[in-house]
Amino acid sequence: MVSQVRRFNRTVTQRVGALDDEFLARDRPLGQARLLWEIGPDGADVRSLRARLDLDSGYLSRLLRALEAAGLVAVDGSGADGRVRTARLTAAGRAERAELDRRADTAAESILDPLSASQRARLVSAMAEVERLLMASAVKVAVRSPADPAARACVRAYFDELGRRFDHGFDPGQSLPAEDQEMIPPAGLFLVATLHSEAVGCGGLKFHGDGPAEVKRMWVAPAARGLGLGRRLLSELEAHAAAYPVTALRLETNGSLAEAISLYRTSGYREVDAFNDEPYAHHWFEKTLDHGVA
Amino acid sequence: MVSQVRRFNRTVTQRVGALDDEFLARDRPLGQARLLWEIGPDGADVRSLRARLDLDSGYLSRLLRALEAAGLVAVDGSGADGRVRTARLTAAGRAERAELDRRADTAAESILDPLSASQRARLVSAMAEVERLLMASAVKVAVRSPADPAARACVRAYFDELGRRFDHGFDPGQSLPAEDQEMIPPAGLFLVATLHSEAVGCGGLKFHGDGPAEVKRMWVAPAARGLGLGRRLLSELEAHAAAYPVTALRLETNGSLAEAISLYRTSGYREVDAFNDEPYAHHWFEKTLDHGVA
DNA sequence: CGCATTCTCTGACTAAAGTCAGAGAATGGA
DNA sequence: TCCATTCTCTGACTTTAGTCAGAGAATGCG
Repeated sequence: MVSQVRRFNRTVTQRVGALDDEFLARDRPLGQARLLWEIGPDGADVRSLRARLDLDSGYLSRLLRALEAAGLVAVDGSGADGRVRTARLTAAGRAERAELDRRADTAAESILDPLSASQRARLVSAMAEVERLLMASAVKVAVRSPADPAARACVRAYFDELGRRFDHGFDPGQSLPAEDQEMIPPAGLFLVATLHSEAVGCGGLKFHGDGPAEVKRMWVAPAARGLGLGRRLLSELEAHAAAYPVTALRLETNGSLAEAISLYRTSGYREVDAFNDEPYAHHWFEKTLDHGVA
Repeated sequence: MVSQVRRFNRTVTQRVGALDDEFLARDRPLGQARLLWEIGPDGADVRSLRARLDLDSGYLSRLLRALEAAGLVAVDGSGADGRVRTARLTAAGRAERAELDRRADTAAESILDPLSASQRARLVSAMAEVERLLMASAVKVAVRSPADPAARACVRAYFDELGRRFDHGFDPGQSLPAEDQEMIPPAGLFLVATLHSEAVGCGGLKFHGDGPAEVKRMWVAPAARGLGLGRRLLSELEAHAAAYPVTALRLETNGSLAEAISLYRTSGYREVDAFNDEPYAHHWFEKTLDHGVA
């Protein structure tokens, strides 16, 4: 499998990467072209450009000066924060970017062009599959404090979604609580999944001595669904739990969360009688962990 | 479709390209690392390195000097041609290359690692599909003289293959001839397919006034089979024929060439009575061209 | 043999990419 | 209000990458 992946890497970076760069670079240095592209039609903060392109601040500043001198970009300090400056495309800059756009289209067409209709369809669908799975593989899962901004953002999004999906809304105050300190080791733990340093999912665990631990706050961002991330979070929670004297995991869920219920069933959880009085729950699940051999 | 391809290009060059370069570059410039890799365990002529990496001769020489200074490479002039020099890895160079190899493995593993077994299988198969189709799309087909070295190589390989596959061998002298001048415009034409400037297929056409033209020398290199290249060559021959006062294409083939026969049938050729006395032919096909609207 | 060509190399460049230190303005929290 | 921090910018570098011209040895062909 590794050798397959390596072959792919070689072939694709050669064919696609070279083509892409060649078309992106008109007569302008690649760095400038990339920046021009990244600024986009609505402009962008210098700060966010630096983060997105991962450039040295001095270098970025110089690239902006070059684009300014070419009359393609205007940088102004308008905004709430007086330190942050915003780069915007001028009319000439927009025209230039449109040209880059056309070139990227041409590059893509030059790949499709020699193929038959059925080959094109197969290529595009295989590309979509590769892209999705590469995205899935780029997701990082790490233990973080529930107080971490990314974790907070996840829980907030999770509650919002419950509010929209439950028949009569969702009020966190009515639900059984899971306090921060209950999901910080050794009392428990909290996992956050990120894609390009943006939070796209979470899941928590509350330990109860050597009794069953509770799975809480399992959530995956809509944009990241279909990547198997829910299953991955769940299995990483189980893997972490294995380091504790825990023999089983428990969780409860609402009847309107069909994907979640199906995830639990296919992950080895079996439905059990209610083990708590969570008012929003319709189903209770439990899975026995075996700490035995792999 | 174009936008799909562009998304793929972006995602893949980011994820794969960056990863690859980062791992390939240890502390050494990327150019040197690539060269070290390309020299390979058995050494390589400077001349072929220049062709493969498409480098300026001065630049390549300088890179070799740098690798020599680092004790990784030895360049010596041993060989039949006293002008050509050969670069070989020293023990240290081999060790360094092995390290690069390990790193490329690690890079590939880091892509597979976060995925489940079924996701990995899907990724690898989708990668193989993308790679194959990109290869198909990288094939260039062009009209060339039958006397062109690439064309000669194709015809030679074609005859060799017929010799191996026909029940009683193949002797070009016994077969109906197709002379060079018969496949040079306007008498006819000859197409050569190349992949990375290596010949991988061919096909010729002999015109007979406004009577049916003959398809000759249809061949695809074993390494390039399954890319739909035969069908592409055939349809490009038909497209070229459309510029001539030709109403039909004809061809004959041997019963042992099953793929070819199936290609002709599925490309709209129907079997007809023998229209010549080619001794090696078992089947004769004809397709009526319509010069009408697309 | 003579001569054009091929091959590799060095010297002398340029342009692009990227790094590092620090200055100056603005912000935010104690 | 003070002080650490953030953000952008300039100046002063280095390293890579790549180009171009031409020299010198070897080869191949007529």
